[in-house]
Amino acid sequence: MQSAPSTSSSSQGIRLEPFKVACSSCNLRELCLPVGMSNDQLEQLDRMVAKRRTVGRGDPLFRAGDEFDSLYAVRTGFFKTCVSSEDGRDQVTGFQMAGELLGLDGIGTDRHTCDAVALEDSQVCVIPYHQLEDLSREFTDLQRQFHKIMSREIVRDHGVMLLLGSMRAEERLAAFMLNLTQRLQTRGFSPSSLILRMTREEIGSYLGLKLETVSRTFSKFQDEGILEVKQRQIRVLDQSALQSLVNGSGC
Amino acid sequence: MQSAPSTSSSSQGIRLEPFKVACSSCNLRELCLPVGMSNDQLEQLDRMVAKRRTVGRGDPLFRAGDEFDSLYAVRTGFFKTCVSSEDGRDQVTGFQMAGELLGLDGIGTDRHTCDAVALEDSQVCVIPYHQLEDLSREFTDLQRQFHKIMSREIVRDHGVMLLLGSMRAEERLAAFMLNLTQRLQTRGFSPSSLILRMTREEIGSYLGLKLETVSRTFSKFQDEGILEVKQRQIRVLDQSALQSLVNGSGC
DNA sequence: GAAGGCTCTTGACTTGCCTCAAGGCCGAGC
DNA sequence: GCTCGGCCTTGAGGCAAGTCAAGAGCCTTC
Repeated sequence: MQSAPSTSSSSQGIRLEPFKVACSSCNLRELCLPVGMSNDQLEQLDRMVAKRRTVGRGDPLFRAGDEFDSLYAVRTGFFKTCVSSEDGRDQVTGFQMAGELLGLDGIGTDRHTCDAVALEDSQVCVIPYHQLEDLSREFTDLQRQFHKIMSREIVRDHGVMLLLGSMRAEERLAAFMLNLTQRLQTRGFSPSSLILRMTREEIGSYLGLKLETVSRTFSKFQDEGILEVKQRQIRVLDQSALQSLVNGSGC
Repeated sequence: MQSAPSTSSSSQGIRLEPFKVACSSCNLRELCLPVGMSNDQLEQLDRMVAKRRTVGRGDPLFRAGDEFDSLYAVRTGFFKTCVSSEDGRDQVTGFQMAGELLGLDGIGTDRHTCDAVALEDSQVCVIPYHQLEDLSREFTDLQRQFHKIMSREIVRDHGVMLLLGSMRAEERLAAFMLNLTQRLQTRGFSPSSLILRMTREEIGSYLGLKLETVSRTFSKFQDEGILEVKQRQIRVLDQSALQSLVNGSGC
């Protein structure tokens, strides 16, 4: 439980610094919870999302079994979520970047059911869940946006099931890389050059593969001129080849 | 689009027949959306959930791409949901039985993203989504229950990812059978004797296996005295063996 | 700047599941 | 009652990915 970082400006109306922490002036507001909200709704949201939390690389934001009382919106940094079975097997269920919500798993049982771990030094906005409930009874737009976010998470999970249930290793990794670059592009980064924040093992866990298979597949893509791979520094040379692998025309 | 079945009693207050369709007198209300709601809240819910729809075996309740405007609660029968990729691969993402909700995938984009198909003649309650939004702004309990249902769907999906990403065929089928029997037991059926509503191929799609592997694994469980398998008629002889397979102590 | 520890790569071998194929079971329809 | 078609079972052989192992790259830290 770290305290709010020094960059936290007042969330109660002062609007002077170049990068505010208030939702109303956050550069992620078109990706995050405030999508489609009016100015006075944003003010209310600002009051609710008053706390920030920094999480160091490798540290958990929350763990399975922890009591649930807040959702978290990633402001900066990068997270993974993973579930584990009783016997210690575990599975990365997602990677979250700026503007994405963490903690939805906790609503159902009032306890978190997965771990969320920072893969680099990160900062999140704390969204007290009961206040979100209250506010979304007042504001239709907030309610609607929140429901959309949950629904999209379900749809995303279905996509991962399709990947895990029916794709071969190359197709899985291609789909993964495309998804990553698309999300980075949405956030204003280059779609063709990126640095992986996760290990081969974490990618493998997410994709249902062993780390050696991930590594070999990266090497294969490099040999074929689809990617340039230098450890975690990746350059996408042939996006359409990735796309056609995912679409199955790769065989 | 079938019309409401003849069993549909008035949902506006008449309470005479042995099995009402109103939420307030539905025998599924402890499993379904109305969990934890008071009597006057139930009355409002009854007004909202005024329509039923019957879906014949093999027929779709909705298809990917269809416009989304309602959720559906399974009253009787059994459904599967499946997603498909552009190239025609498809993946069963779930099997739904009485009291479970269908259509949550559509909220995010106002279109359904998966197919829902009845595996036997079935009946669903139609829940107009905009009315549900309206009502859940009025009633905290409804709002909370709805959010819990969505969250649990996310958690369930994570469990399936764990299964698909890290379990072997036997473990997958064991987990599937345990899940099925537990849900049937919750609904008052025997946990040790059941009839499968889906083909081996559908089970395989859900579990990321080919139908032959599902069949072989059923046969193996039968040889080992864990199950008795006669086509779709299954008897669970050794539940704890299934449990220990899932927990990994099977090796 | 050397040591140590992750992380990643690559090779050789193994294996669990897939593929292909043949045949049996069972309900529907004539 | 027989035939047909969908579903299920079983066997044989192949292959994609896993396992095991060795070593290289890179970062941290003292």
